[in-house]
Amino acid sequence: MADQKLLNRFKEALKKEGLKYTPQRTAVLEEIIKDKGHRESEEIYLALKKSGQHVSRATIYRTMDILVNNGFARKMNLGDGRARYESKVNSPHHDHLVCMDCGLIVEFMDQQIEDLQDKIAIQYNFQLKRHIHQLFGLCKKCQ
Amino acid sequence: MADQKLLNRFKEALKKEGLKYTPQRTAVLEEIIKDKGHRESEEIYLALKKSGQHVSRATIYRTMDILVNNGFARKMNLGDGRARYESKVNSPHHDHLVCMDCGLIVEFMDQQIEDLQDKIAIQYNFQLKRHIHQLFGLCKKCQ
DNA sequence: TTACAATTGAGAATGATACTCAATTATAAG
DNA sequence: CTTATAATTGAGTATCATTCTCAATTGTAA
Repeated sequence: MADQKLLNRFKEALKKEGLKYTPQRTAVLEEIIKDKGHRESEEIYLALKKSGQHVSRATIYRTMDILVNNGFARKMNLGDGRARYESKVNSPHHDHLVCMDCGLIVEFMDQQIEDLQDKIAIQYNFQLKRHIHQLFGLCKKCQ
Repeated sequence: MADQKLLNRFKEALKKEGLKYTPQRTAVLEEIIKDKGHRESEEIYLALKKSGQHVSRATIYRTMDILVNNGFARKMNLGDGRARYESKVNSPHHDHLVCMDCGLIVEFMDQQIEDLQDKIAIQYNFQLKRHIHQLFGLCKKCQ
């Protein structure tokens, strides 16, 4: 279960936006942080259902938006038409390697690339907000 | 209009896959290479319509798949649910800076980043096939 | 405890893209 | 230049993830 500190942080974030602290929202937050994976909405829905909590699909989507906008989760798109979500709690910044065959997702982080990105943004007069960096290929097992 | 060399290359690619060389497919190819932009399917459809060619939406999608699979075009996804297509003919590899406000797309290419990507793939035992690298922010005018 | 705005769930709506199928057409062989 | 045939096309329909709608329910601040 999420620690009290995190729940308070969540409560604060909700209050700041005039949103209510509901059992459904808390359930989604707890489900997101308990798993280290990159899951799609339906998987989160089913995981909650399995654990006995009923939270509707609509509420999952609505809550994920809140979590993403407040830094509790990250939304990613792998080009297959379904969004994936991952916890951002206790998880430093990283990008992804994706196996095109088995779907394996590996996280990586390279400070040199991060720095080069900043340099490029400056060069083109862009004020950088975020980036997407995904490397697609075949993992060791699938080659 | 596309030069003969390119049309022959296209013809070859179609033949290689047992596909026919049709006026609609040629029209889509010519429309893609005449424009340097990053357009969505509907824009290509309307551009063709405007130029007097009627090619159905279904055929645009089907032809874009062929063009992408044969290296004549590249498909990109900016996270807004609509695919964008750009010509790959006479266009060296590059990635994109995207303005979150006005939608401006700027191309960039950094050999150091390319090399670092290869290094990361090796490090994680991935055989790299392609990558997506998009920097989102505000362009000079939108800051 | 009350009052009320926010939330929820179920199902309908949306929108990009893929599919279906009858009519048409490119192409290879004769 | 025909013919035969498999591929293609267009129009509309289907699909699927996500968003919206709205009546019933529920936090929350006083």
